[in-house]
Amino acid sequence: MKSDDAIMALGALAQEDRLAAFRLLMMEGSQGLPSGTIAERLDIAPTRMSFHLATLEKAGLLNTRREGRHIHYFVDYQKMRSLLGFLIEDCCGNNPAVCCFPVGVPNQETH
Amino acid sequence: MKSDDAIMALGALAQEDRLAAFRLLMMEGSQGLPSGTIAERLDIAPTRMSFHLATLEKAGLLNTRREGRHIHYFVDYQKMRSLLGFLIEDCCGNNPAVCCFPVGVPNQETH
DNA sequence: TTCATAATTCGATACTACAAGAATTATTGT
DNA sequence: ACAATAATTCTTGTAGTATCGAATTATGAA
Repeated sequence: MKSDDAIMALGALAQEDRLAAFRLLMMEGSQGLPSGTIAERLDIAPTRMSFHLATLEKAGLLNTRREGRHIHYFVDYQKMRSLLGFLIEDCCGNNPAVCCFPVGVPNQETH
Repeated sequence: MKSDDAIMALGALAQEDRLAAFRLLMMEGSQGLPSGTIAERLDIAPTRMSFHLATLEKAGLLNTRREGRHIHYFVDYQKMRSLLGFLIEDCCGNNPAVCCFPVGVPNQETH
């Protein structure tokens, strides 16, 4: 993860509707949800939801998969791991006795 | 951590100079660094650095401690843990068999 | 008190992002 | 091909945020 990628991702998350949508998708796992369903659950206008999901996708945090007439949006967990890893990189000079993030980011195997 | 706090924190981090300053302070631990030193190391105008650090502080990510004529900025690690915890909350419906973030956030004891 | 250093605040200007609704594209079923 | 549904793109107006340099406040030392 480079600085520019992290800035894009953080900027994408720094908005009420997008943050809510992203957190919802985090809970849904790799199956994801279509734009319309997310808009309905969060009570956001469909046209706005499209825009916000596109922003998250351009930032690399989401991917899409078409299923029939629905487009499923789902979290790119690897990207998310990279982002968190970037933020806590070399935390406290890598001194495990002092640091609350000594491990990097967990569980590379599952996603 | 509430949504509004997370938005403030994410928005504060979504800027090149602020992200660089924050990552530098993450590495420094709880001693922190004064504004001038950070500005010098990152080659940022002092007036800009003040503005950016104030933004990070208002977002709750940094705290300050005056030492003589220097003001040391240092990471609020508890806030940072809350932020990351908020982002990965209930990830994958808390199914550890599938999820890459099954643990929440590590090491509450150190900071 | 007076000077030098550290840091912040305050203009003005430019840029980027947001919101709302109308119009457009894409896919499925008849 | 035609209608219906899902989703995106476009347009316009508005609001927030970044930048730069100058001026201001606060601290420590002579």
